[in-house]
Amino acid sequence: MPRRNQTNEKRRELLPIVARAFAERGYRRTTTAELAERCGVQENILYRLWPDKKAMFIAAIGYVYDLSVAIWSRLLKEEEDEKTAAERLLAYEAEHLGEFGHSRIVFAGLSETDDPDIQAALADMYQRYQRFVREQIAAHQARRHKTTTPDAALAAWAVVGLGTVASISRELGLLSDRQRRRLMAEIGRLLLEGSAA
Amino acid sequence: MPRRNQTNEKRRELLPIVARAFAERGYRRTTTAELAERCGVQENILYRLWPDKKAMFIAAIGYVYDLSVAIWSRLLKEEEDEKTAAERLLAYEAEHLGEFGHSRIVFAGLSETDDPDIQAALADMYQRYQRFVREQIAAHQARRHKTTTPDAALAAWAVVGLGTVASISRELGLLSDRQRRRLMAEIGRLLLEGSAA
DNA sequence: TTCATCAGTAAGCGTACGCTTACATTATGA
DNA sequence: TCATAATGTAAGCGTACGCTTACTGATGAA
Repeated sequence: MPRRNQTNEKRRELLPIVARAFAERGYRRTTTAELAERCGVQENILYRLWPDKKAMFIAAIGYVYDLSVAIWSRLLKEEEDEKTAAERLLAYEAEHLGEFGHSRIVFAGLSETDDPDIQAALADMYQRYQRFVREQIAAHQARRHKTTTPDAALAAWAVVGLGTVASISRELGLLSDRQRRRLMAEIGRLLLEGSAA
Repeated sequence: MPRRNQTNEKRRELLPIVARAFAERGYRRTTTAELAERCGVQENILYRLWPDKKAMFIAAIGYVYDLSVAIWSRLLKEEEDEKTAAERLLAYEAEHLGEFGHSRIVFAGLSETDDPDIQAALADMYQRYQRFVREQIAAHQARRHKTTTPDAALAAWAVVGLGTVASISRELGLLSDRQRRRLMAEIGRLLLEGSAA
């Protein structure tokens, strides 16, 4: 009998490397040759793990989402009574925003949205992302029960937008780290509470 | 003597077509052959107008910015005493957001930010964009002089982020037109006023 | 040991792309 | 008119890319 199939293990091993390559160079400029070289394998090995380059990219989208959720979930488990989960999330993102290159992969994908598979993968990611944020905001508002807070769903989209513009500003060097943190903190608070600081 | 040089006129004539192509297909996937075909000329004619494909793209970035500013400026000149300029701007964007594909060009560019020329062009565009919005917000706040409004510079970045996420949601079909308008209206108001509706 | 299957290497195929070259035609001011 | 530079057409050059093929060596249950 033959040896046992290790395709899944290999996929898990190489996916972070693949994702980082796409994050650094975008979708089109990342060549399959470069992916193979970074992974330390020949190209056809990648093609045994995924049917084509597009599938590698879609897998990378899933990976960065899973990575974010894993980090956030760990963060939310650390009980801290002073701050709500939403506040801790915002504070964390203000500090570590875009550390992996999450948004670079998203931007790369957003240039390929006429491909239905890529569009679907991105849409799915955004839905989950927003839902996660919305739940934290709703929980925060319930705990603080202010009189007039923004609709949690809308506020969640706005927080996603806030993170996006913060990523862009980091990418383009538009704001200093300090200003970016202030942006996340003050506007984040406004979106959570429904009133300025 | 030779005929007179019409390079500038030709550039102005073709630039909207070039920009639309980049908006629809992204930077990498737009081939110079396709650009030429859409423009109804041969490729080398484009290369007489711009040194290379990258220059065509950077020109397209400038074009979509100029176009937005032209539209907004016209909008702001129409005097309307009920609403401030900032409110009209938000209302307009809620309705016509991304009509030309402004954000698609930006996303395409954001996948190419390791090229210093493209990065500089995008950074310049964002700076001007944010400054424009900030001025409108500051004017709005001065007119309404509420007690606690968000810092205009931060609010302007947040509005940029709000527009970005609204564009993304439109691109990916995440929100209905109605929901998207509500997002722009309610969160926009929150960012301007510093308090929920 | 056998042998079917998996893992890895090396090379290359077909195509598409950015950009250039070579050349013909046209318009214009001296 | 006519020299001259602008404008237009057609073809192709070199390279890079996505993906495949052909092959060799390793693995491990029967």
